[in-house]
Amino acid sequence: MPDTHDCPGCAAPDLAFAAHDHAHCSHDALERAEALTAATGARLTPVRRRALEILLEEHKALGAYDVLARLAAEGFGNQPPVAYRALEFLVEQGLAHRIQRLNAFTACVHPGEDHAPAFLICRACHTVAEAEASGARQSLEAEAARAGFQVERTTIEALGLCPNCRGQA
Amino acid sequence: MPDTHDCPGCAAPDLAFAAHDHAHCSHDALERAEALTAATGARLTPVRRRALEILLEEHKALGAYDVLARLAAEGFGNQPPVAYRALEFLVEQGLAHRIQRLNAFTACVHPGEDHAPAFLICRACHTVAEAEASGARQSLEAEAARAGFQVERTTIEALGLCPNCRGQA
DNA sequence: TCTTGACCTGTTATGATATTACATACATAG
DNA sequence: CTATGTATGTAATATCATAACAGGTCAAGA
Ligand SMILES: [Zn+2]
Ligand SMILES: [Zn+2]
Ligand SMILES: [Zn+2]
Ligand SMILES: [Zn+2]
Repeated sequence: MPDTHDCPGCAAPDLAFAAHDHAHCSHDALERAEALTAATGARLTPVRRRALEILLEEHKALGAYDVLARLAAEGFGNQPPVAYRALEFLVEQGLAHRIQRLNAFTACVHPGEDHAPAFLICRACHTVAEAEASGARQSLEAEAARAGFQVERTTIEALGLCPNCRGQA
Repeated sequence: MPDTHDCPGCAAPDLAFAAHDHAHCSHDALERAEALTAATGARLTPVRRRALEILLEEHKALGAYDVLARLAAEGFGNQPPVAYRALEFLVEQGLAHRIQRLNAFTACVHPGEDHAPAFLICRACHTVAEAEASGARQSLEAEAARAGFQVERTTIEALGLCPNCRGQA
């Protein structure tokens, strides 16, 4: 691993909406994915790796069938399970997230960091930013606890306008 | 409106998981729905009203096709748009909510109260409770604001075990 | 070496969720 | 009563997701 990961591009918060070196951003995420899977013994096979690369191309969410079309065009299988299985693997490994509101998937920008993600979805440019939801998650858990409810998984998403698209309205 | 709405059954928080007079609970919600729609001029037609009654039967989320089957059995149309349109109306009027995680709909238990709902979804008994999400929502908006993102709609849902089902595990 | 078993990939088929487009009915304002 | 907007009904289609099974790869263990 040549990159010791101490570069300015990675430090910026809320990367997705800000101008940033996305080539670095995505390359870095891929490298971390390789390191992580190597460490846990999970197998980042060619389809899975390629699916992740596709998700990493942009800070958007892609539907399973979008990913499938891309994979099929590159010689992988062209039936839905091919995409769903690769995406399921990525989600399980914490390398991608499912965006419930869009029935779609987006690459994780903090792989391996054990974070509570919230997603900010721009309804104009469809950019999806991964924000920190630990505060919201704590509030939600506190409220759930009052009802005796034990939280296992949370979905925290916001739909609205990103800073770039706000300016144009 | 005979009911002046000052009864113990309604005051309890987190109704869905607690034992409560659900006949009252649902009857009350329906009455409020009528008052609200009358006040705004929205038309709570027979299909729409019936769809709401169906959602109110239990504190669960029903898929559009479940609602459709019920409606069709009672003489309403049996094509998907019949259900989707009625549900869309209810959601627009704040009489029902969509549960993104389940691709399903649940009746609002606080119609007309302008609240920020979070949903607690039991993975065992499939009960869906509507909790207060104002804290979580504020955290989320604060985080979004740091990124310059303007929140318009939020999805805040938790999947886990309700107090009743926890006891049995 | 051969076999076994775990896992991955691929395919067919089907199921589940949701929308578009168009036709008909029905209210109410003019 | 007639025009207009709104609501309902239907057919057709689009989109999202899974079940079930077949074949391939690879490494552990007989
Ligand atoms: Zn980037
Ligand atoms: Zn935008
Ligand atoms: Zn109730
Ligand atoms: Zn339960």
